[in-house]
Amino acid sequence: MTIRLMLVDDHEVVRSGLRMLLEGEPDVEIVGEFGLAKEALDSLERLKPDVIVMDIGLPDLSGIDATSEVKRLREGTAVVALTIHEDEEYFFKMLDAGASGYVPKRAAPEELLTAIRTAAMGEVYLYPSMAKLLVNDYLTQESHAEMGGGMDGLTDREQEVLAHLADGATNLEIGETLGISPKTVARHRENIMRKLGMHSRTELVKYAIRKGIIQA
Amino acid sequence: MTIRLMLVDDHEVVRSGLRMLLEGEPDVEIVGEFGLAKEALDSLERLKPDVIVMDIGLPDLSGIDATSEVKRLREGTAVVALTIHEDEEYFFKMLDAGASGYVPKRAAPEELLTAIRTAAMGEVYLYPSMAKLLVNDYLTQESHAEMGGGMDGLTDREQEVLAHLADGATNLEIGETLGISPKTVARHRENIMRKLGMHSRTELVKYAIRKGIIQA
DNA sequence: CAAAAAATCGGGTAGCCACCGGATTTACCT
DNA sequence: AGGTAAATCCGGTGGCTACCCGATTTTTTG
Repeated sequence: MTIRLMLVDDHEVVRSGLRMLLEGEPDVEIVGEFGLAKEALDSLERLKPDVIVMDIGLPDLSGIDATSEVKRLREGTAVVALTIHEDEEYFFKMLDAGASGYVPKRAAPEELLTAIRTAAMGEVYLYPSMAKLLVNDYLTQESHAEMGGGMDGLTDREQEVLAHLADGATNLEIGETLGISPKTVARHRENIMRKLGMHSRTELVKYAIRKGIIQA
Repeated sequence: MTIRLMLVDDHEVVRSGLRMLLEGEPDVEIVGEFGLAKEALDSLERLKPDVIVMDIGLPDLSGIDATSEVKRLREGTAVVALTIHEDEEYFFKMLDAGASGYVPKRAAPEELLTAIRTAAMGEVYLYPSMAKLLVNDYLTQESHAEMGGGMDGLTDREQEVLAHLADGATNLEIGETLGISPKTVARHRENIMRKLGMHSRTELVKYAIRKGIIQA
């Protein structure tokens, strides 16, 4: 199965370079080339690309916004960012937009090929310097840190109640969801608070987030 | 500059395979091979490796704990995980331990070489399926989402009230702290909730955490 | 099996919350 | 000077919270 590829970059030089690079590959077929994001988006349905190599600095629409649009219009289409930018900001924004790969233009041509093939398989290719940024972000985030384990003796039911509680539900709503009386929910909450030494919903929310029970 | 490499894997077959693979590379020098984590750790100071290729399933100490030890003893030493495990758990634990690379044993030999060279440069190499896990984690985390700047039009005073509010203080307590009437605090809270489209303290707490106003 | 823990339900109370109304002072911008 | 926005204060209401008491049934555990 050949990979249907679309190129989006406003520099003719870059596009022709990519064409040269990719034409020798039997598993890659270039189905379209565009210098403007809008033209590319308009041709999405017609060309049905598997992978799009996307520049970030485009004249009409940023590659970031264009990527968001691509993922909205054709979720299955993978986007690989090919750009001169190597700073956190653009990288994370492209990830948020849904990119499956991020390759600086200074990278070796083979890296881009790898990224394209990886993206086509539904995986993610990150250039090492970018991978480092993401790992650093992960480590500073550390909401993972030693969570899970000690739940300070909360029972299964209490944890369940706590999750809804911290999510913002009232006793009544939780009771309806779990099929129990709101009075029982209140009872569980009292036990939870006593066990954890807390005295308000606010504290419970923060506890639940720390423990990874709910997401902020 | 050649890369000083240490191999830690309890399978002799794996080690000899790696030796064969790496001996042809002029920029890589194998300075030590070990089947036990403790032996490797004991030789750290003596061999001063730049990069360690580390298995996870070791007889004496897990590769995860061993990696933590390596980073504690010689921070500059990069660790590349080479393992059969491709599940989230081990991957994230290795990242937490300080690994600079993660390569499944099923990967092509060149991938390991790339990972070693990448790690030696202080960057991070992640195998595509692993990169995907990390990106997914990043996206579900999304505490990054447009935070910082836009406070959705909250005034200084409102942000101040919000901070105490989300910290668990009652209207009365906040009023005393700020030297204003509890009724005024309630008023500010109402305005905050209206502006943010929220309806409970619980939601405010989560908002405040997302925005970095308070710490979970 | 018996004891302990968990899960369930109920009643009651004081106080706070969420939301409504209106109002004043200050400050800033045009 | 006039308007707009922020910050302050006040009164009231219904609902929910946080905490107290006690009780039954089911499950777990020794």
